[in-house]
Amino acid sequence: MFEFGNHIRRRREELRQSDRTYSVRQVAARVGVEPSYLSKIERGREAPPSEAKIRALAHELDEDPDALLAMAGKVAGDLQEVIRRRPHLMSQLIREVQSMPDANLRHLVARARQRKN
Amino acid sequence: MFEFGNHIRRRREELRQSDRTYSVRQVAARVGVEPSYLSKIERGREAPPSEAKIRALAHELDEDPDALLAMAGKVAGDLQEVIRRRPHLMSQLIREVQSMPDANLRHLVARARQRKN
DNA sequence: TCTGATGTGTAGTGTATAGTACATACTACA
DNA sequence: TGTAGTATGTACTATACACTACACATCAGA
Repeated sequence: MFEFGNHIRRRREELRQSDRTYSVRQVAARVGVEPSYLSKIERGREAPPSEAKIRALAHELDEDPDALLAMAGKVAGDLQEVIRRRPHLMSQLIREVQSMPDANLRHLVARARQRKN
Repeated sequence: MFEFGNHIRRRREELRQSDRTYSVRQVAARVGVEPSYLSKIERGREAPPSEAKIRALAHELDEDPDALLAMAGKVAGDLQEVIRRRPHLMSQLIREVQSMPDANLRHLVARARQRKN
């Protein structure tokens, strides 16, 4: 599962084509970690960082924080909080949609959004 | 946040009324931890145990594992897995239902169950 | 050519997590 | 009154998490 690091590295180098400031050192500085740490993460020699750093990385690389967190094997703290507030209902809902195809799930999200349910 | 320990203690002592085997020692043995550890947890001197032990405790005390995990500030691993598989859709869904009243949420769960969506 | 930026290696740190092991003190009851 | 069972206190431990600090080799550009 070094998916995370690989992805970060590819994305950073992609951005670097048009902007030289996307070096390990400078991205690390902007995200707030040591360059060697980011380097190790990108090469999978170190586990993904904390949620806060992953969010900073997502912002820096213009990526979806939730997707990045997922690659890191994590779930956003605010989502966990929503589940913990109503554990029974939320657990039911999540287990229920588990096997639902994307299209149907999208439909359900839309319905929830419209407060029709 | 010593909600968890308090709850466990009350529930255990409740069961103890009709069954003497619900002592700290014996429950700890059945759940697979040291009695002193369970004692500390119940009095909030120690943080809640791992998900596995919480599940064993839920089974032992005949309670909802998801509710107990929530009290412990945790979210079941299988639910996290569901979210990580489709981070974008699942995050949307969860944030969408966040402010939905229980009744509507129950309705949404029912709909999901019937695969009508 | 040399200088500044770059990536990476090695070592170490503080804190949290998830407990065990054993000693001690109380308490019910035979 | 002794003893079996019960709860709790104290001390430890091992592993993971989330990093920092700094040295070093390389490499591109002025």
